[in-house]
Amino acid sequence: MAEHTKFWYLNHFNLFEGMDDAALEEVGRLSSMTEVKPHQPIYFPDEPSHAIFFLKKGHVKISRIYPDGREAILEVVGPGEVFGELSLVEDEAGQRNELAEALDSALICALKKEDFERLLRKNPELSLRITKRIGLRLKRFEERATNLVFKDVKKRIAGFLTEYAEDFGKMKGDVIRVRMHLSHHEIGLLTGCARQTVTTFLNEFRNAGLIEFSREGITIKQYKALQNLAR
Amino acid sequence: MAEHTKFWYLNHFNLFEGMDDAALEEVGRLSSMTEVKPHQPIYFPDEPSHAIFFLKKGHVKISRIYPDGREAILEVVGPGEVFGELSLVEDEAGQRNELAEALDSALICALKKEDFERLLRKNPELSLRITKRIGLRLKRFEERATNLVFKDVKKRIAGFLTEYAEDFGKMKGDVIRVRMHLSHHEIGLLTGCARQTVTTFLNEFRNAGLIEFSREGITIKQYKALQNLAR
DNA sequence: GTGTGTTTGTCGTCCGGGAGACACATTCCC
DNA sequence: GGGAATGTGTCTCCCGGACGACAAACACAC
Repeated sequence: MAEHTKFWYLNHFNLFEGMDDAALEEVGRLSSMTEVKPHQPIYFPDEPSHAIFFLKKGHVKISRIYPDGREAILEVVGPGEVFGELSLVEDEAGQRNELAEALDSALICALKKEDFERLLRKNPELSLRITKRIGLRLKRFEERATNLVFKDVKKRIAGFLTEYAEDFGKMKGDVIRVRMHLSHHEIGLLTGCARQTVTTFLNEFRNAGLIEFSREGITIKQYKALQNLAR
Repeated sequence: MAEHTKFWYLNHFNLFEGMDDAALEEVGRLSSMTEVKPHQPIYFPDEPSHAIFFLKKGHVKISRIYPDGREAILEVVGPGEVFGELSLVEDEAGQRNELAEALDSALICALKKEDFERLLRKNPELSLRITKRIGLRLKRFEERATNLVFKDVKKRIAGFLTEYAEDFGKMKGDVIRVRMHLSHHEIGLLTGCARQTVTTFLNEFRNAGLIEFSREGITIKQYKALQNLAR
């Protein structure tokens, strides 16, 4: 929880805050803004990765495609967040092995890898921020991996709901409302279970009075209770 | 594979190479060297994290302990690698939620978080290197998480063997020999399966002529074949 | 040596949840 | 509008692998 708010904070914190005007102007000059429609891919798995992206508006899902065609969703990125930063790590002709795709209408801002890297070298503060961001991401994935080992599907789905609400939801009185950009099938790809299982547990939660949902979104009625189910 | 050699390279590459003498001397002055005996913990889950570590010699396992006492091993760190870098990410009184424990006799070098952070600010090149390192780690965990979803236990164990050999093994003629610091139980904690299952599959691989093993270590006789089993 | 704890090998049992099948609801698009 | 594609709800069947039990092998102490 404290974890989360920090994550949220860091991610919504403007990465470039406190940089001097000249540098900021440089960022503006070097980056390009693009509008992306729902379901439109931003980059493909086999594409050489030479840019990192800032998401101004909308939501983007990052996933991996397996040789046999199966897909696993790594994460859903929301407004204010950076993605594709791993291009920094790839070698020259580095292939991403990830797919990024807009979930709704998104506004993204791309910055060439070399330009960004140059910026980092000149600006230690920015560099440190990026490092912390990637570190936070790493922590999340360590968590993901251990959850897959320790928790059964019910706990994982409950956990997904609370996290998603925390990241993208809005408090409305004493409930949290979240627009849901993912189908049950996709929630399965994200939590590591079958589509039918997602449906079943969501209905179980609904019947227990914990949540309410339609195709548009989910309302979390008993956040605490759901959170407890997730451990 | 290309992935791995790069990882290996980056990790054995001296982090401080190319830094000027004054800075290097500072690192030497600020860091403290400690000898750690087998099974001795280096840090505990609830300990506030204010240092990062460089492993000069030996092997260290990093794991998470769950409230109910179960353990999941996140990774095994070998000589030349950095660990605990996530202390950079924690907030002031940040608790690690990880446990680090020496697997054999290890020599570690600790650097206070604040000192290291100061070093990073002064040294963009070092900063970039740390970022790449954490990024590489992140990639590994994305891989881990997706593997847990996609692959069955047999594939995961085969994958563990090839990775472990790649990281810590030595070529001896046409086979690879690795000292094994982990019991079957621990391999289970690392690959997300029960101890008995590890035993069973290791024996299956042995019977198939792919590997040979004793308590001391494992000999990979058919690396390629094992690698194929892992996909 | 002999006892004590730990690791390994091999059973048999049982269950979470994957996957197919199919009806129904919804949204998209001509 | 109507037809197609896509998403949801529910059952049933079945398998991978967890887990307990127990014996054998080994490690370490005294």
